[in-house]
Amino acid sequence: MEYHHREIEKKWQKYWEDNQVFKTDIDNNKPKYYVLDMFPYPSGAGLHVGHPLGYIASDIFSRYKKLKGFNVLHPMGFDAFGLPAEQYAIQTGQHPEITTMQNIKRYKEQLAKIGFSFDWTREVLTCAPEYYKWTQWVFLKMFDSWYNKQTDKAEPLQNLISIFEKNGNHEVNAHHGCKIKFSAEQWKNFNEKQQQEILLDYRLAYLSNTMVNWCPQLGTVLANDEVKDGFSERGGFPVVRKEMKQWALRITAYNERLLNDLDELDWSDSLKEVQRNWIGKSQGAIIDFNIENNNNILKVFTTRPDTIFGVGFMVVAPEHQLVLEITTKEQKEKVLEYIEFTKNKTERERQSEVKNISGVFTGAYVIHPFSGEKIQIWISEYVLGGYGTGAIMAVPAHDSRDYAFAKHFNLPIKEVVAGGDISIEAYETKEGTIINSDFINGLKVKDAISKILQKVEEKKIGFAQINYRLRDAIFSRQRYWGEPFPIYFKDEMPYPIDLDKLPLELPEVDAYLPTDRGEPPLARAKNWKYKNEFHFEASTMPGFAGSSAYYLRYMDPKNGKQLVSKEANEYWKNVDLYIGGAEHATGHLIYSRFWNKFLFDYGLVCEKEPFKKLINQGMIQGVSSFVYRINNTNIFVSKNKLRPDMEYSALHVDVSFVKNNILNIEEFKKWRPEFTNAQFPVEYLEDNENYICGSEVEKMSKSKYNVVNPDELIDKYGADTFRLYEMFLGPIEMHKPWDTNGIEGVARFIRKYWRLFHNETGFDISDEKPNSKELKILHKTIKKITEDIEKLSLNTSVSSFMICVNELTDLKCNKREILMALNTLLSPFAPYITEELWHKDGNNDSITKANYPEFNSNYLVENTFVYPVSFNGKLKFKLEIPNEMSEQEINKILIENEEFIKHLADKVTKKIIIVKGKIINIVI
RNA sequence: GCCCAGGUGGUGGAAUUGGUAGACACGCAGGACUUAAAAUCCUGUGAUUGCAAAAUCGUGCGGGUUCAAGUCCCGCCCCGGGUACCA
Repeated sequence: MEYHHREIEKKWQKYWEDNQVFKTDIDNNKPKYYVLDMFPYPSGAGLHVGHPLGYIASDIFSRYKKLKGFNVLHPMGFDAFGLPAEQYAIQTGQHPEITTMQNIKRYKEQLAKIGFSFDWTREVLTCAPEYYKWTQWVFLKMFDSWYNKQTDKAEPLQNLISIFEKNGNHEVNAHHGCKIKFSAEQWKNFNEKQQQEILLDYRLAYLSNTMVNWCPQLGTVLANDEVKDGFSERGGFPVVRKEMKQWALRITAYNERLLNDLDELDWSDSLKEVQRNWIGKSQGAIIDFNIENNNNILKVFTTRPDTIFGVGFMVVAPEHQLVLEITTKEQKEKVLEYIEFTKNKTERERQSEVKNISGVFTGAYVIHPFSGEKIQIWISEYVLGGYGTGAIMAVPAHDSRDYAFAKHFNLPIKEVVAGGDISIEAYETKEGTIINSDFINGLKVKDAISKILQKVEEKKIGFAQINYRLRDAIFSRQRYWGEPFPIYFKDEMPYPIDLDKLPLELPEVDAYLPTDRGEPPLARAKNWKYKNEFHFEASTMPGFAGSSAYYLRYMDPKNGKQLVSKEANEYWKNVDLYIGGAEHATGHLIYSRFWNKFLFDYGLVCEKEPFKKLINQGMIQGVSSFVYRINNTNIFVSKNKLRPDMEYSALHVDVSFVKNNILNIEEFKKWRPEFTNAQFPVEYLEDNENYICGSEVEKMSKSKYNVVNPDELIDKYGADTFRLYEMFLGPIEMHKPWDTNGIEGVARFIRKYWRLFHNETGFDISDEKPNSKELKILHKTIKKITEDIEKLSLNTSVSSFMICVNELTDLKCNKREILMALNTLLSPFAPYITEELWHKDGNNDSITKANYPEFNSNYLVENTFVYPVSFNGKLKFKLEIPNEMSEQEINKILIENEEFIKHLADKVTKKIIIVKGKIINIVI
């Protein structure tokens, strides 16, 4: 009897929906478990085979936990604001909401087929006003907060104002950007605007001047992504760096907590490492250098104060505020030219320029604080204005970038730490003895650092300083399709709108473009004013705004009064298992942690971290196919007939009509009008008259025609096969190219599984007691599957199921006790076929309500072990030995063994290594 | 450039974390069943040499540690992701 996936899958989809099988509520009698997938962005291309990889894994885990007796929260929703929909809106004039909703509908249809156990009653969309109300609400909360370093948490701004009124800001220990000191008296005498300006320097959501990629022709700010080599990707217009007032979130107030709390997370070490590097804590010192013939002081940040006697020159960022002032007349022209040269480069470009070393001498000098030497001041792109003090003391002997710079410009290289060979390269290691360094000679690096720190503090020319690479998060986007800021302006100062006016809805505009004056699209909105008087902020929030706290909203998605109720939050707490791409390592994952900590400070959430355990899924890449067309003709040449003298171009061809690299020529001709008359001369085909395409592994994308859509596969093979195959492809964390070829093997497994439960006429399983062989197969499988699921090694579980079914088929086992246990075990992986068999066996409820089969180790006990016997590490034969035997007994059996004597021949044993239960190795 | 991952048969991958390299599949070849096809089943399949028994080589490349290395250490090459406004 055949397995017909089409009817069976449709039937159970309907059953699950009609009976709300996946609906979840708070249940205090059961332990909770929260499984979350990273928020998908509903792209216009629909779901491709790469998307469900993580969802299938998390679904298997959710269903497994449910069988184990947990109350599992497994929601899904959409990160629905974003650039692609807006781009499409700009091109077509269609409101981005329309396309977004269409895309979401398509995604949901595709997801439904795969058989996920999502509780759709909890769905959230970031673009829905009832959702973004809470995004705006958190923003206002940040706007109304400051960071008190004393209590080490965010507090209401009102506390700070009370302190100002009492004592001014002299004793406030805050994370802030305020440059002035004032007394209580002065505070009271400031006018409202002055007070607001000061408060802005303390708020956790504040306005700041930042550099952006400005494209004058498009009248808008561009993402780095949209800029290619200094020109806009769209239109190819020049892009310049420009300073602009932008909202920012004071995430840097949390850098120490973001760093420390990583320790307790169950994330991969590499991911934690990425976050640590991103936060970039470095211990160092700020040291002042006097500038010759100038009253200014050049402050540098260095992590190696011990090398101060090795300073060869100073390097200042081209945008450093002192540059123009200190530059001498003779050098002015060159310096200005260089500033112009670096002005429009991105930071990334500037840092990557390692082969093309560039820089200019300013003509100015500093005086070395200890030796009194004159030292040249240079400017170079490799020093960034935004990090440290924007200036460094270059120690070429002990820093590779300084070394390369010194070599290039013939600047002095002075060794001050012994241990390397500075004629070849910089010696960066922090081990060695200090030399050529006056009063620190002979000290170890560590001691030299503290000695110098002590000296500079004595001389009042410096102090120890901890620096972080992490910067405050820029929170404005000059776009339409995002959350509006609940902010209006009065007298040029930002004010929050009243809380009862939330959400501030996105207004209609006549075009999704900036205004002629270069304001963001929202400035086009007609009559859009607060209290008919004050204009609103025209920027919108960035992508990460809506995705920073969505995991909380799933706990209580319909709550109109709170982001999340205390009851819901205290039950669901935080995410137990989070699955998503590693590309979010420094964006979303750090912002969410920050938002969560902010809410935690106010007691609005009960856990200080949002995601306890995290698994990064790898990307499924596409395999693109190419055809080769001789230039200026419509003649195509098969891959192996290409000759070096031919002038041809490789064109992407849709992978749907290429199989095993062989092109279906007829379908290709029908594909696009320009190929209708495509010619395939026999001499340019392979000898068997096939056309062979070239192939390459690339990112799966519409433009490369390499997108494999799950719908067709599910229609042909069924969702269970599709789910198993995605898991069977390999470890979830690894990147791999998609290849549909192997799916047959999994489809065969499903058919074979079905046959275990059926004879030619129908369902047929017996109540006969299983024998020890069958029990052993079952329990070996339960053990392996359980261990594999726990460590999310789902590819190996699929193999184990295959082995189990192969073995049971060989034994012709159709016993209920074995098969129905196996069926429950398989149900998280293949929910449809197992649900069908579960009901055929007479159960009336869903298999999701079944109990997970219990493992009994007694069935696996073995009395003997088969030892691999190797000579010098090379396997020669095997030897079965009872478990209870001692090493001496094993040794005795071994040396009397025929095979052993044969392999040893005339050689002498030097040593026999016996590792019990593992291996025997004979050294000869 | 910097940070993080990865590299094992023709292909996807496995290997209890230092202990039998290639499990499980795909593909391919041969065979059975069938009028035929599909489906199913059986056999073989890392490379080289050999009739065979077997031997040698073999986990990106070059070294090292060890009785034993895909796994640990040092150096290099290649590919992927991130690099702060794609999501």
